[in-house]
Amino acid sequence: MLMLQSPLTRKLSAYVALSAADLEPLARLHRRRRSFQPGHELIHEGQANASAFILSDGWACSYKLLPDGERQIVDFQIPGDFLGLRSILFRTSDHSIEAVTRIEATEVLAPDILEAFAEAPRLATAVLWAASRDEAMVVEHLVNLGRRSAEERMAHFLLELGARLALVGSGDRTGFDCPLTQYHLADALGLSAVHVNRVLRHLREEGLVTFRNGRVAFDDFDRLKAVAGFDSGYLDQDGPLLR
Amino acid sequence: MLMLQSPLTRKLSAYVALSAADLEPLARLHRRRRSFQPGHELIHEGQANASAFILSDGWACSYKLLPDGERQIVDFQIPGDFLGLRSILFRTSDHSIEAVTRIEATEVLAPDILEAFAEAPRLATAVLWAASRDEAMVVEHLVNLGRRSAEERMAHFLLELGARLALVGSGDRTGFDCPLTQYHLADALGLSAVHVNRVLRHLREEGLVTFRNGRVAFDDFDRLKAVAGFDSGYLDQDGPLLR
DNA sequence: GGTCGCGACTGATCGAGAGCAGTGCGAGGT
DNA sequence: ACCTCGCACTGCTCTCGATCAGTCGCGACC
Repeated sequence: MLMLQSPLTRKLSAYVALSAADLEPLARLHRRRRSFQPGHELIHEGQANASAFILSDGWACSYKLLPDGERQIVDFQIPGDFLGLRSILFRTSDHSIEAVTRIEATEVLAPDILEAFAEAPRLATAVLWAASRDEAMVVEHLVNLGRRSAEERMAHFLLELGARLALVGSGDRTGFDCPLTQYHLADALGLSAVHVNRVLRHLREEGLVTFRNGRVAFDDFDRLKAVAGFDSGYLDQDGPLLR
Repeated sequence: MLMLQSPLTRKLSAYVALSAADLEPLARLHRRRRSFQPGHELIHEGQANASAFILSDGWACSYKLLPDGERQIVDFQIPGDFLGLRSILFRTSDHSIEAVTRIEATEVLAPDILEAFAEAPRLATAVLWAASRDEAMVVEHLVNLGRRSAEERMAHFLLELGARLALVGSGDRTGFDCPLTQYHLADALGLSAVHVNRVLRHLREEGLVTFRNGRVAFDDFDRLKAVAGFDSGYLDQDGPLLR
């Protein structure tokens, strides 16, 4: 069965063993393939009954805006990720999601997802279990913002992004292709764009990592990990816990 | 049925309609009532197969430690909260949890929970759905750390805590009882204890909020909300989405 | 070919919050 | 009665990162 090979079902089966019957409602979902330009806002904060999307190509980011216009990027999404789950779980969305690059995604309507969840509770359990893993990443990000210096934050952030991309086969310990601007980094790391630039320069001069022309190159992976205090344990996994 | 009235089942039924059959495995869980002294570490980062706890009285906090010994508190737990879910979902815990006050909690063993989840997938769905709401709080906290000044952070944090406590009936717009030390606030807000003290003094002098003798008093609730840019929308709820 | 706009990059200055080094005070222990 | 320990609180200095005010290079568009 083809479905079993998709990145999404592989992700879902990581923690919860899913039978064909559990996956069947997923296959029957009304889906609509769509593509969006960079900067397009797929979901905005406060929106009611927003659709969700399964990202098949390109990068997106979820963020929140503050009254004064500043924004905090909470997370980036890469191919295989599920966008906007929380906006389905809670009638209105507590965050916005926008396309970073041009993206290809499959739109799934909120009522359809809820119906599938009602029909196959094990599927719902699997989706939410996977969401908990994303929460672990958000928690890491929070620690990053609360307790690390600008340089440690940057190092940690780039390593984590690299580790996530390595899981889906687009990155290794030499580096990865990265479409983000320095403004994206600033909004994610709670820094000014100016300071992001200086930090990147310093990391480059130290021979740790080079961010240039859409590519992050780990010049000294091990020393970078030491600077960042990086430990990727929570990205490990080894077979479903719920059978 | 008594179970239906407990804070936990009320929380679980907020988003997913649960039948007696869904709740039955919960009732059959092997439980053990325990109490712990302030400062006791219930779960530590990296621990494998940790138990979970349902907090019935007192406050706890979840946190992560950095190599240099600093810590970042991710979240506080109040009566009715579930402790250590992520340590059950992923064999090993990515965070520590310790008692802030003396606490009363019911211990639930990991295999028992997984068994209950396997028997009643709708129960699992409900638990994880509730966990997603906690994630929304973590995201708010992240925005707090990334983009707000020390004063805004403090104001926002105290208001949010107040709103959560008001939901369980122990707090209103005049304030709430709060067993935290200024060190707890510092570790939660990514500030030094020294600066927490100054910020609290300033907020008091401005007539906004007074933190003293285990009590947070909102002296000017509306102005405080304005300072904090506070909006508690994501704490709202109105009937299960999954029936 | 000019210009418009975005993103990378830089220098100078300023300020929020850290770090250090204390004091004061109340609760518990002996 | 004294000591200790934890927490609240304060003044001083210094640093990290923000803010301001730019330049430069490049691709898109007329």
